[in-house]
Amino acid sequence: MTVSKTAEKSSEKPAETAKGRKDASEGPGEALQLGELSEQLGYVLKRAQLKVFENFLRCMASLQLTPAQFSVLLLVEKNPGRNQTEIASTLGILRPNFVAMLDNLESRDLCARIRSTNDRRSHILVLTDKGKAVLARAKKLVATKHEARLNELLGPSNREALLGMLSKIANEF
Amino acid sequence: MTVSKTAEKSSEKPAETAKGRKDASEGPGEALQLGELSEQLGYVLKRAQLKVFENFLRCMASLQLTPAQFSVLLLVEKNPGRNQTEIASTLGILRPNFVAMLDNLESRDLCARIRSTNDRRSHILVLTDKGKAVLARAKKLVATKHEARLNELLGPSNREALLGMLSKIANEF
DNA sequence: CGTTATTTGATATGGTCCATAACAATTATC
DNA sequence: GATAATTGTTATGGACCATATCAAATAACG
Repeated sequence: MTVSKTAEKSSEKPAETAKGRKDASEGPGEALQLGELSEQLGYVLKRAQLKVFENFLRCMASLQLTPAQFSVLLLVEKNPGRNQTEIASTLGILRPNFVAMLDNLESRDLCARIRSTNDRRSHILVLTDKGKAVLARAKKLVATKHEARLNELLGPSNREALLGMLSKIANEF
Repeated sequence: MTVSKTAEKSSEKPAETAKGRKDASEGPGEALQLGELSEQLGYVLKRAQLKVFENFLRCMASLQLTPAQFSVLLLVEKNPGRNQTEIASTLGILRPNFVAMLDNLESRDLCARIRSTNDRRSHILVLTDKGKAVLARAKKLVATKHEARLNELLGPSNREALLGMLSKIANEF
């Protein structure tokens, strides 16, 4: 084909069943047809993920915690005494990229690196008292504002089903 | 608290119910407890999305199409005669970032920009013959390798339920 | 008509996230 | 004790995302 470089006065094809889409009568712009896109798992998944993260950030605005930072605090709380490599790798964060992240959390006095006496190469990660307090407040915000929103949108049983399917995909795809 | 800057010979706390996790007997490293993380919507959603994209790229390796590029081709095919702004915005892509993307697709002769005669500012987007052919092959690959994987993992009815819930989240969260 | 405002594609630029290579200090291996 | 491996770190580059700005074209409006 190679397509002629100039359109012939608007009519590549009368557009399916006519209606004269883009000639004279232009309403509010006319929404595009998503078509098969709305059935693509990756597409819908990505859009949902963006919306969820966006909502998460709004809920956490007062605490200034990103999803990634929240996950670090949760994991450190649940697994005290672990070093950077262990925490980072289970979160899928590469060690080099984890450094700046910890610098941030540590500068805000939310967690601390402690040089291990077993292996003086590694830094053991611990939540500070402030970190524990902030995490506790974060959990409440997430529960009451964020996850609650999901419940009222899908219902508890659907919510559970969704989480289950996503976990399955995350682990077995 | 402010945490003493050196750990006292490995024992921030005996770790829940003992078992002497990190002292002497170290097996394969001992997996960390995800805890509440595995119930966090955002966390599971993000991980699932990464896995799905990763799988998509593998399936499309022969055609060298990313999820974003595939979505552009799909949308242009379904909505011929639209300009860059329209295609980009419905995909959530900002106009400046869409330029390089189109440069790429156009350089590979998959789509073409046609200066509109109605409005000589805008470029109308069209798939080339090669673009249509590649998209057709891409659709088959996605259907047989990618989405099929999802079906055998969840079953058709669960797949439909998942897509529905994700769409709801993407649109109403 | 002409002047101003808006739109479209494009460039430049900066930020964030992700990935790789390399390094010093420390520990493990042999 | 010499060599290899590990830990945290730095440097760096790529991919993606966001904003400001621009020239060309069009729209709006006096």
